[in-house]
Amino acid sequence: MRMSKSAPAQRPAHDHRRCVERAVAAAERVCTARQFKLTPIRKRVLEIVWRQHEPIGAYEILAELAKDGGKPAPQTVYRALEFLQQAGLVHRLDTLNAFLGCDRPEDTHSGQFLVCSRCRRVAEIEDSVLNRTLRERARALGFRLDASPVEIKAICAQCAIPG
Amino acid sequence: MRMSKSAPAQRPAHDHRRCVERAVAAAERVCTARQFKLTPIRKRVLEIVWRQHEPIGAYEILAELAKDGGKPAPQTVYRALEFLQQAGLVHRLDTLNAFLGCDRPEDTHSGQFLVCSRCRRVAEIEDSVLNRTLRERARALGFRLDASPVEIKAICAQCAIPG
DNA sequence: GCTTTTGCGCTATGATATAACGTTTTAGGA
DNA sequence: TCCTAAAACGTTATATCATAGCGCAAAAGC
Repeated sequence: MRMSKSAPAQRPAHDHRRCVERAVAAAERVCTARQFKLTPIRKRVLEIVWRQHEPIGAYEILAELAKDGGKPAPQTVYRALEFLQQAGLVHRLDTLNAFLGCDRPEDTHSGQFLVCSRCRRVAEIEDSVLNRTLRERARALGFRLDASPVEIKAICAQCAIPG
Repeated sequence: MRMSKSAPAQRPAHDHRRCVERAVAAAERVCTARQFKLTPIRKRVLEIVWRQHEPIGAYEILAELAKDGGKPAPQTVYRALEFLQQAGLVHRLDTLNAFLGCDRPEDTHSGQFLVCSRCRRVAEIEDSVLNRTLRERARALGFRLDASPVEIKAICAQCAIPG
């Protein structure tokens, strides 16, 4: 029986300065409106998440934070991430044990993400019908959806190419 | 800002001897048919997973295995689980870092599971339309679904009751 | 200004998962 | 049957991800 393992992803870096700016601005709006406190650390973590603009692990964030000079502990990152999640500013992807900035923090949507099992690439499905169907099916079983994204493991086009 | 934490689940134990028997029989059929080797350890792990008949963590399985007398290492469990997953006999739920026996190992379906964020209760959605929709949406973005279950975080009826 | 809550630094530890290597078992061909 | 290669497994060590618990400081509410 064949038991192949997956390979890690490697993609070219990319300057997401604009994304960071936009995300931080949105975060400030959201936090002001809802009286959440976007402290310097939280803002910094959000920036790091968006600068990456790909799923990023807590300890990667920690490493980035450390470059600022301090000696932050995991707690620092996890606390900031907990806040950001609850404020709807970042999503946690359980599949990858990683975090991703939320595009539209203003509306409480629960997106669907395709996650490549091989390279960890992520794509978001934007489909209101799918969303509604999920909500209805959940409802029929007595469940109420929350804002967590639905993760769908799949193989992406690049990885599907034999090799 | 309110930041509430989730509470663990607690449900009455339940004798799943029948489920175990059925699951093991199915596993033996599948493995015979596809020439997979259902070794004693693998079978034992499958039994433990089914005896629980709820998502069970790798280290819980390890503890159960240890009761048999040996001193198994995590590897033992993870290797067995890897086999069982690839054989389609158990699912891994990333949301819970836990494993669950697959009801219908004979057909390669990718089920959808509702997972309660509060109590970890799990319910399976059986919906071919949903399944097809997911597959199509994935396809449109160049992704091909694999056999991994889709996990949908939600709040179950019991946990939704205020209190 | 006092109290309560919230945020955060810090140390430690828990929980989950894998690497690496050697030995044993199994399957299948010479 | 014996040999060989692959697969399964034991064992030790370590990597990775996440939380507990405590004390201090800053901020919010009275």
